[in-house]
Amino acid sequence: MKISNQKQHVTIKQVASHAGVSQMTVSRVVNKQGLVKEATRLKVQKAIDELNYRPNLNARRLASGKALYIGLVYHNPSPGYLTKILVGGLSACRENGHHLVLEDLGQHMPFEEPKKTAEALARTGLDGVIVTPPLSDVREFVDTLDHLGVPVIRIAARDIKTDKLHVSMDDEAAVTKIVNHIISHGHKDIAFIRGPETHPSTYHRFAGYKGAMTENKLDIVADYIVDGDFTYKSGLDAALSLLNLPKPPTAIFASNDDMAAGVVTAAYMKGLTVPKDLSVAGFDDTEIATNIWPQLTTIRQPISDMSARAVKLLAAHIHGKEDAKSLKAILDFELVERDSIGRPRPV
Amino acid sequence: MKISNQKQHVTIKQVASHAGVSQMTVSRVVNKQGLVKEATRLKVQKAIDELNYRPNLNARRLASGKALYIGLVYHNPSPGYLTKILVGGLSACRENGHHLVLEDLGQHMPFEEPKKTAEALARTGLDGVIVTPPLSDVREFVDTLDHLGVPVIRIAARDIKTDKLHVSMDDEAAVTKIVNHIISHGHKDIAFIRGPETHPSTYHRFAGYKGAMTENKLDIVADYIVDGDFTYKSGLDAALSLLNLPKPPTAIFASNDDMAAGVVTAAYMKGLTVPKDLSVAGFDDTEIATNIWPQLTTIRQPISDMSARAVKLLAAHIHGKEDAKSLKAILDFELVERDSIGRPRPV
DNA sequence: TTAGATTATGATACCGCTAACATTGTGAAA
DNA sequence: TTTCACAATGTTAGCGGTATCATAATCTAA
Repeated sequence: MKISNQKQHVTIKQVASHAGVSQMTVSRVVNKQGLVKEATRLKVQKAIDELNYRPNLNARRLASGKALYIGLVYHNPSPGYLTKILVGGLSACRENGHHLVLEDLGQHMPFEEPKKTAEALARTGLDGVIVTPPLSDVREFVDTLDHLGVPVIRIAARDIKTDKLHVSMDDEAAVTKIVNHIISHGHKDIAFIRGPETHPSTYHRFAGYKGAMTENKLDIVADYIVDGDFTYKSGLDAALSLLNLPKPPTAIFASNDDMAAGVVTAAYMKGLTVPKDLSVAGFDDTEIATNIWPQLTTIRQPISDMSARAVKLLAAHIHGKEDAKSLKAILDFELVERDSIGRPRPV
Repeated sequence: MKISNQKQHVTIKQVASHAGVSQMTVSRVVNKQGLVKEATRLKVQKAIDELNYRPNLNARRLASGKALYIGLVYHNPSPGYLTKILVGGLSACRENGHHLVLEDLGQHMPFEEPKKTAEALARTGLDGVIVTPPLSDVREFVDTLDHLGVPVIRIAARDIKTDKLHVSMDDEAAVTKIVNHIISHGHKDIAFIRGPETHPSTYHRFAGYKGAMTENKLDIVADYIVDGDFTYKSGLDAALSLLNLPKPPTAIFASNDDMAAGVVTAAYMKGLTVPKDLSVAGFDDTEIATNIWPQLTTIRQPISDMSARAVKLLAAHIHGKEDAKSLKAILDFELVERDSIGRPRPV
């Protein structure tokens, strides 16, 4: 019952002697560098498996001198979003031996004092910084970091300067897809609840809605476009105003799941059933999408993948390996069909 | 604009020569080991400040041989909870040079095959494991890990074996406090929505409720105790059944915030206003507590602190420094007063 | 004073791994 | 065959710290 692994269980040296090769050969196998004959590779792999060897990341990074301290900057994210960002960023960091340093700017005022905030951040001596929305579109914040020589990668920003590192998803295409999905159920009167002005995605998502409507030759009714701010409450209020219209919509797309959840509650309040009397769609596939009833049809963003990719891109850039093509990554989304969309009531 | 810090900015060696002492002396100063004359300490500190030296954690941990791989095991946590766990655990790991390895058991069946799951986990060769609820009360899972010689620390488990590592909060006292708070507003008919049977906290929270009621000489009405499963939907359903009672309660305490949010929606559906017609209280202070309207009065759990403490305790234990007294940590909670509790309507 | 204990500092050997270069093996062309 | 280019493997020297023990400085008590 005593703990034996004070030091590392198994080192590369043991694997090497077990397999009858040198440390370097083992290292090559572990790092998949090629340049190893298949036969020896198998022999080494066998030794690795038998001894249950796992490389010591500290040693690895110390030796290769590539251990990075990567800051992850966020500001009032929804917890579901942050969790996914963390999970992805963390695993990429672990894999590559970097350290993720969380920088919660919730207390600061990045919107009001972007420059000051950025300077304070730069002073912490991070090797690079990942900026999540909505900060990714606070221009002065990002630019200041840049001028101070801090490598920056942004996630899901709106204005994509092509010469800057960036990871995103095609919000516009995603919304087009889900609105088309709604239309395919026979809806024509489809309302749209926007996100907050400050948020980078708001613009793209709205464009996606307009695109789908136009494509299907449906009118874009001004009354059907209302503002929200990504909170449950704003979704509830927006939906209430929509449902009180002389001719209320038969389907409502909300720019995120929290607001969509508010829409569902508003429907209840008006005595309507979802999806029989009203169809609802959200965006993000956060936890609330499956926690409410009915479960929301929504768009799943590859959030974990985004942050993982951000770590890798940033690291590659810092180490000077950037290819022109890898400056930007655009990842795939997924339409998740659940129970909040049905056919409209026949009139 | 070129990145210069390919390698470490400043090393201990540079600080040493800058201060005119040996590396070891610098190391001692950095690690606050005492055994350094005040004069030299100041001299070294000055050099450290001037050069803006920050020790390289990889090197430090490699040398001291204390880098731990700590698994964080979770199973379908709410994202708000997981985020907080991660933030706390991560910062403690960084501080101490450990690695946090996320182990999502959502895909496995820890409840049905606890032993198998534990064995698979043990095979990964982690140095220690932090087990979060509800896994922390899957006895066979934890015990198997233990028998396999994997150091384990549990968070918020129900059955606290005193000889095992553990971090928790006093759920019972917390619920007693918030129910007392409700009572202090003049309520007598207070309902309680339980959590799922499998969840460790369920038992303690219910005990807290009973305690507060008894203490204030209020009846515990069987009809006022209903089951939930921590989801929004279950809270909504539970509240509906409560509000349809011949004599509905004037206040409802839900064992977590998600269910409390469902209660609020149920109130809307019945045409009631919170907190004018119905008072509601939640538990956890997750994001949803502030995202709905009105914002929930709830209990804030020190979740981040718990996971940070878990990392430290576990590390100390693995390194064999456990004091009897530090086997267990019980952290403080906080009553967060917001807008969901008011005085009951005069009859 | 001075031996002996005690405190402060230094020298050195690693920690486990990889970079860089050296060496050996192998097959195709001469 | 022999030669040469290239593939496969090995050797060596650190990466930036800390542990350990040696040494130097200082203090205490006789």
